[in-house]
Amino acid sequence: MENNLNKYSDVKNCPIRTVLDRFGDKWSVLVLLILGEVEKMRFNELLRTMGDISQKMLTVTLRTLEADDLVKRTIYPEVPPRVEYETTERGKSLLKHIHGLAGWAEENKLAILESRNKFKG
Amino acid sequence: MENNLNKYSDVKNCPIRTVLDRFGDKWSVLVLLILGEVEKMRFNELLRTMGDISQKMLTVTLRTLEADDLVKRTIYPEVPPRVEYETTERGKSLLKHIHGLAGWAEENKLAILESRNKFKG
DNA sequence: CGGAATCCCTTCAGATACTG
DNA sequence: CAGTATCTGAAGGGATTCCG
Repeated sequence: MENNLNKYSDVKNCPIRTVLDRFGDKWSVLVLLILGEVEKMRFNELLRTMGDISQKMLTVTLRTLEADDLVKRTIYPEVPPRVEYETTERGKSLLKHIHGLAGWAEENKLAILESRNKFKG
Repeated sequence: MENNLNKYSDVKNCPIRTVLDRFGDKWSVLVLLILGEVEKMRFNELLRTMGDISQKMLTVTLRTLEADDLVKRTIYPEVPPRVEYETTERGKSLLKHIHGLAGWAEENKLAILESRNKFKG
């Protein structure tokens, strides 16, 4: 029983610390969810869809997702330039689990906000 | 189709921003996973199991999880004091989805680290 | 034992200005 | 259009000390 816990104690190899921590930033999950609902989307479309993300953070977020091969970036050498983003197969496989989480978040949102308000610890 | 995206554009009501962002910190998911594998665990046990978390951050993390009613805290008025933590029903329902994510992270860890290394953007 | 309080450093993230 | 570069404030998180 204690053995199951070892993977979380092994700091250097823990999958949560090495993989999931990357999506624990402010924007990655949101970008993945949005790209999961469209075929492709351009940079400024994403910017407008999210509303409250800065240009810089969208760039950083997309580059990180691209590095992990969760999002694919395609540059069309036109004038003006056009760049489109879409999810990769790996990204789609991750999205299945994220949708589970997102659904849970929606279902439990009100109850959680209520608990949060009541809690005066 | 564009309608599906509205919930992500509605900054104030977006379930990702209001609920999931709380678990996007460095430790919450890990604490939940560990508590999900035992019945109860004491403060210092958690500290030792995780290995690289500070006392302060474990306290902060547990309080946040408690406020959202994902973890229950029980104080036994003994000397020396004993405090035990366990997952609530709501915490268990969240854990089902987190296990999906954790499994994905384990399965894809090596491939992702490889992608990350190859990426020189 | 299980914290709380303080200090301090690092990282995150926004604003602004500039570019191919 | 889709970025990059730089600056700066805010937040996250660690180390240390003290307490019931």
